[in-house]
Amino acid sequence: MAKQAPIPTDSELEILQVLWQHGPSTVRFVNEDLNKNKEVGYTTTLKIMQIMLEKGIVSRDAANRTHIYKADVSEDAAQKKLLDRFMDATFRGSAMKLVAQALGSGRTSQEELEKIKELIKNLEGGKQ
Amino acid sequence: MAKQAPIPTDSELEILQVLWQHGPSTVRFVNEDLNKNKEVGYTTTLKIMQIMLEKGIVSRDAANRTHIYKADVSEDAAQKKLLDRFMDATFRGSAMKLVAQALGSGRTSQEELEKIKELIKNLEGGKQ
DNA sequence: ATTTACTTACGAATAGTTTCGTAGTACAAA
DNA sequence: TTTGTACTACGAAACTATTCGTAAGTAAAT
Repeated sequence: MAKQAPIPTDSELEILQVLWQHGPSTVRFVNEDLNKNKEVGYTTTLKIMQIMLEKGIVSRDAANRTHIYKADVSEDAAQKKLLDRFMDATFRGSAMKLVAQALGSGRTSQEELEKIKELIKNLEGGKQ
Repeated sequence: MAKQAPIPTDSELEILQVLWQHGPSTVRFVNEDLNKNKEVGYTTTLKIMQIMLEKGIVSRDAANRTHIYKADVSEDAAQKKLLDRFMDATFRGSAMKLVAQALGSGRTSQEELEKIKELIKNLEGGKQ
């Protein structure tokens, strides 16, 4: 049985976001995308992606000189893992409190609230 | 103007949870509470609480030999900060996606869903 | 008074993450 | 061919967080 991919660190998560958003990418591309937000050296990005490869978080196509990396964990699965850990550590496991804070910060639009209501309706439907 | 309390690390957050739940406490008490979940040495807990003191995350009453520590940041404020950072890093800032994952994990009870519906109703009321 | 237990303070070891410099190689341009 | 550019590999430094051992002081118990 294959070893379970570990939870990504902060830098690793930033890289995963790029791969999730844009699909399989070169180190160059990932690095340039990261640099839109903050300055990161090319070899820094490369190194972290190599570490992620060792950890089994990404895989790569090394057929050509310029390797193509892709995420080996799905966005949803990774987010769920991270969320569980975060919810336990920060909200002692209470989804209710977390949601309340998330919605209560005033940053949620009317439209988003509608979608969430829809979501709840579906959840309830599934249970009954 | 007083310097802003920094975001707590994981170990610091565990200690804050104890202080938030039980109010001002001794190192001994905090350490024993932590030990319900995992083994931590007494001086480890002490050290981290001393660091938190330096950082301004907690303050203490040192009138007696056994000091009493208390959280200097409110639970809500700290949770909000942590949540904002987490939401940005993990869900690219989308409250919607975060809430969907939180509710969709199947761990949310019918009762909690009701409370959340109530919460949304209040939010909508406030906006209109 | 001496011993025992408990407390704080603090230095240092350890471990993990992040960063980057340097070297070596491949490829393309001149 | 020579030069310049881009890429990978890798070691090591820098930083941060965590852990704990040890010393020193205080207070209570014998």
